[in-house]
Amino acid sequence: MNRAGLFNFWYYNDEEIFHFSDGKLLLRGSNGSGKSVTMQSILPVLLDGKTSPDRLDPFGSKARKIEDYLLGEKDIVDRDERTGYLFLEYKRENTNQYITTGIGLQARRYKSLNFWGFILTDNRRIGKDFFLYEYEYHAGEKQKIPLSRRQLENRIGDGGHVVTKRGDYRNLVNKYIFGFENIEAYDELIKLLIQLRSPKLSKDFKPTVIYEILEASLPPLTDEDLRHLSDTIESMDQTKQQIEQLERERTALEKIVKRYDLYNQYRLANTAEQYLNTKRKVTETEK
DNA sequence: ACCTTTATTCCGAACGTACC
DNA sequence: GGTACGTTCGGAATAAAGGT
Repeated sequence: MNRAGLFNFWYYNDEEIFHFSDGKLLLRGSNGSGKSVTMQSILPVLLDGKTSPDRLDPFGSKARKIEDYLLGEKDIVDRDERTGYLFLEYKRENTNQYITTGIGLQARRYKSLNFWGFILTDNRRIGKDFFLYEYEYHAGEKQKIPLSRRQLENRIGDGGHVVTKRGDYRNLVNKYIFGFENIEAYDELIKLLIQLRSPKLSKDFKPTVIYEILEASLPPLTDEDLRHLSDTIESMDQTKQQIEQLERERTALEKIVKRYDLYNQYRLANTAEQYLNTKRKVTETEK
């Protein structure tokens, strides 16, 4: 995770972008300053698009619906319609590859919530070369108007996807970010994240239960993965056998070389002796 | 101006919770 | 552990709105 952002959501009336450092984000502030709300609006909502109240709140209460974060609390009527965006940008380590996933939400008072999810896959980045709003001049003032779903779709074009169903959004995130073979494994991961963030963790979960959750959240190995592994092991076996064979051949060759050296030395000495003898005979004959 | 998209409504399914 | 209940979600159908 590289950046997370909120636009026109809750108390964020403008674009607010949080930069992660090395995949980590530290939020610091006094009680009630909004650390939890900011966090719970990003995770796990942006992983699977589910916005039900018990998913938002780490304590599992159903006090606030996602609409309340857009429109304000029930008794405070300050607006009747609001469109907001949440997004999360991922960066591939040591590259300049970016993928952004996000959701748009339109809330209207006494009406149901409209949801759409999107993903940017063509390396465009929100706040740099992609924007979730357009400018409108209102009484001489420049105002940021959040894009409607249709407008967002047109701006994304071929550089990504826009979906209207939460399930489709979840599938997109899994496909482009996590890559679990089946969606059930991805669901397990999110379930794990939610259970691990529960403040009642130590009270409600025995270690054996934690073990089961962790085990269930692991993606099962595919035949493809296993084939790579067995191929590698097989070739390792083959290479080892080749090395042993080569070593046997080398000791054999060394033996031959040793004998051949001796033989060559003998031949050399012999030839040298013959040469000397012949030379001596030549000298004697000349005398 | 046309055609596509969006909004609305309804209903069944699924999920989570409370209670026994 | 089972049941009842309430809430939310998703799909279908249709009317209305909006973009090209």
